[in-house]
Amino acid sequence: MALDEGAAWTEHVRAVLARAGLKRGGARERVIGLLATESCALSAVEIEDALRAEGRSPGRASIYRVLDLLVEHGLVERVEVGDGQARFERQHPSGEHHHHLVCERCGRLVAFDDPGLERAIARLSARLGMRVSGHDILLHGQCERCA
Amino acid sequence: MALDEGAAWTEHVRAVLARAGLKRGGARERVIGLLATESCALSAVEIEDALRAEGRSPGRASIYRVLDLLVEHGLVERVEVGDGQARFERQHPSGEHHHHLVCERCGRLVAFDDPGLERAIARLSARLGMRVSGHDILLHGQCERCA
DNA sequence: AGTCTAATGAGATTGAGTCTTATTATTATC
DNA sequence: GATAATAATAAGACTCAATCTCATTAGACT
Repeated sequence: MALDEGAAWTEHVRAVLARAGLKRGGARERVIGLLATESCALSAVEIEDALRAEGRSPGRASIYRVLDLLVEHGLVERVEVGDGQARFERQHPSGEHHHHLVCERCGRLVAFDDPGLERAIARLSARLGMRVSGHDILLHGQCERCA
Repeated sequence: MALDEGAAWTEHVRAVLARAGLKRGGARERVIGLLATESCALSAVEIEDALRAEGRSPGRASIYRVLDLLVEHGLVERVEVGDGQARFERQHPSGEHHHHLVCERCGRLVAFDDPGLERAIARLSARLGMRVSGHDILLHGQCERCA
């Protein structure tokens, strides 16, 4: 269930940040709370709007600061779709990650994962002889609804 | 040689645009001429600066217009590294493409291609059952110089 | 040459994201 | 529970790539 996942994630986030010796704060709690309920990628602007709709939006700077912090600690993944704004999405504590397809028609983001792709990248890293620490993969195409 | 490649590409670009029934223009010629000499990805701002250094920079709007046009016709590839500005790079007429690794230290872009990766994506597309028309792959790591 | 239309230039405008600085809240310590 | 040290926040000015507008210029065809 999304609710349980969100709750588990929230707990994990609190634990990681506490372990890092950080204090708590209202803006952070609100951003974390929102990300916990939404499993799809939100942009900073969407986060600001959503929180303002609740009548309690933190300053813009705080939102970006919180998001940067969460990304640094591997708690949130930054997803760039090429539309000029970054989006942010909860990341599983397990470290397992997924990628996205952007629908060329409706713009929807569809998540997927693929062990074969991960293997191909691992082999590629070895072949290149460069230290590869991460990868972003974005597919373009049509989602089930639009196809 | 880069020079020959650039010349061949320029010729190809002219042919494609002429076939599309487009007129020629100074701004376009200058942007194409610059991209022909540079094989690595240039941002619009870098293009503007480079052309201004020659004392003949087109207006900013023209540069973006030309780049959009070239991307639409598959003559130039848009590369997004996540630093908030798009970069543009000649694309081979053959259609074969490559991907990039961004060095986390020096920011350099290193190009590579990998048939295994392409195969993995083809298999993935089939498995997903969605129409996949393209993909962007970006690796993060350290280039040979920095490693 | 004349006409139609694409191409261009200059600058205003947008909008995501960053920076600055004063203020507030949290945690540890006494 | 008061205090001190410092992290967190708010508000808004600011940056800068990218877009938009619209008047002007210049290709290509007759």
